[in-house]
Amino acid sequence: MENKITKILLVDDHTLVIEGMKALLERIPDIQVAGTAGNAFDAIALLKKTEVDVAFVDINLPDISGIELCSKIRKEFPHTQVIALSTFKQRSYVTQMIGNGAAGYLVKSAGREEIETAIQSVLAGKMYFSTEIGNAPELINENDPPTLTKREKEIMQLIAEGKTSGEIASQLFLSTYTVDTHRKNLLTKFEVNNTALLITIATKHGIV
Amino acid sequence: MENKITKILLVDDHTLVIEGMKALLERIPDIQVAGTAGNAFDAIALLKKTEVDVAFVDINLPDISGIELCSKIRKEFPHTQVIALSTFKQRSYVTQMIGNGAAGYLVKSAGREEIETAIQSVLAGKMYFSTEIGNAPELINENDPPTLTKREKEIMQLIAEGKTSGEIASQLFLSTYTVDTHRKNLLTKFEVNNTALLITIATKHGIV
DNA sequence: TTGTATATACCGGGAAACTGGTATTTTTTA
DNA sequence: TAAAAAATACCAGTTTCCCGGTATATACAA
Repeated sequence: MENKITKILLVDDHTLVIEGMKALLERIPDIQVAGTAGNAFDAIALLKKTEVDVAFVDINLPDISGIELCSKIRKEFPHTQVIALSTFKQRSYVTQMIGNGAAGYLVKSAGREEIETAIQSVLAGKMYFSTEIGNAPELINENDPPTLTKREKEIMQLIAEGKTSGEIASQLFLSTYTVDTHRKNLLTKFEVNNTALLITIATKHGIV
Repeated sequence: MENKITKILLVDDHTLVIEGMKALLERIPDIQVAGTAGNAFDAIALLKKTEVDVAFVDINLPDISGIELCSKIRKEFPHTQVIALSTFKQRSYVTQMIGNGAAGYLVKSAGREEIETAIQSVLAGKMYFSTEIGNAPELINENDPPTLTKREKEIMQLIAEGKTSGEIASQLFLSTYTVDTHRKNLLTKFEVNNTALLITIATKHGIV
């Protein structure tokens, strides 16, 4: 194998995590942190300038979700492998990230050896996932989060903010009936029968 | 001032954060990481063995909360200064930590300079708090994530799973009235007026 | 251009949740 | 041990949500 230097991009809104990762990675030979970003927008900008081999992407980012960023990276910069970073151990996240082209998934409670193994794995074309995943008792359905329309996302957001159908209707200049229809469709799409579970699932998938 | 070495204890359940902090701190002169712990129990055990000058304590720990740990440390090891670590920027946390004897509060999005400043401040007998606190545009209410009782947590969990009051009552061998009372108290504690917002906040705080 | 998806709107009945009370027992803590 | 906190239970009135329908206009894609 060539002795090429592996370029890393770190995307996380917590500087501490960035700095920590950086300090850790710099100890590993043939690894270079090519850039860091605190949000998805900066990350994309950096990728346009620099060629990156592996991007560590936090799932919770301030602008768009890490899941969406992952999908964007895979489409626009297919050379770059993505490893998801998260504090959570939920399977649903993992499946979502795989669906969006991630090559690996690391929980933040992972040790340094794991990080090395992860990088080596994805560079070798293999997928890597934290061993810890799966032991956590998963409450909710393992299913794919359904694709929502613009309006549905909008209404979902307002429901999550505690607005009633009437309030949402006024805010969006709609009939309460229309809002209710959208709610009905949301419940159907998520295969649930009340708002509580709807929001639980939506938040776990980062929709709201 | 003497050239004494400052001994640090790191308490966080995320190994990544621990390793990161360690790597960062070791670059600073006269600083030594005397120990690390993934939970409050181990932290106390370590403190009994080693004398520690500054303890960085994550607010979210697996066994007891960092806030409680902080209070314990201040009582049992008054020499040790505590700096709270958190991902959240809520003021309520800060006030709680002060009330429990913390000398500083750092958000994890703090940079390395801030960490240095924080350590120097608390060693000099001053308090240090992240400047970022409070400015963050937080979507939903900035308020306290209230402390819940065992039963309340239990019921919150079941609500999040989409169970109705009646279903929860059967499952826990309670009267529906009782469950409704708990729901009422949950809504009051979180200062919201429907389940939707209740769950949004609870999930964002990792309660469910 | 002819479906398919999206967004809009309406109706009625029933279920669940929310509001504002009161009140007793048990457990925990000062 | 006395006071505070937590858990239990009840009631009635109101609002909101949920369910099963139907229906129309528009936009986008095969």
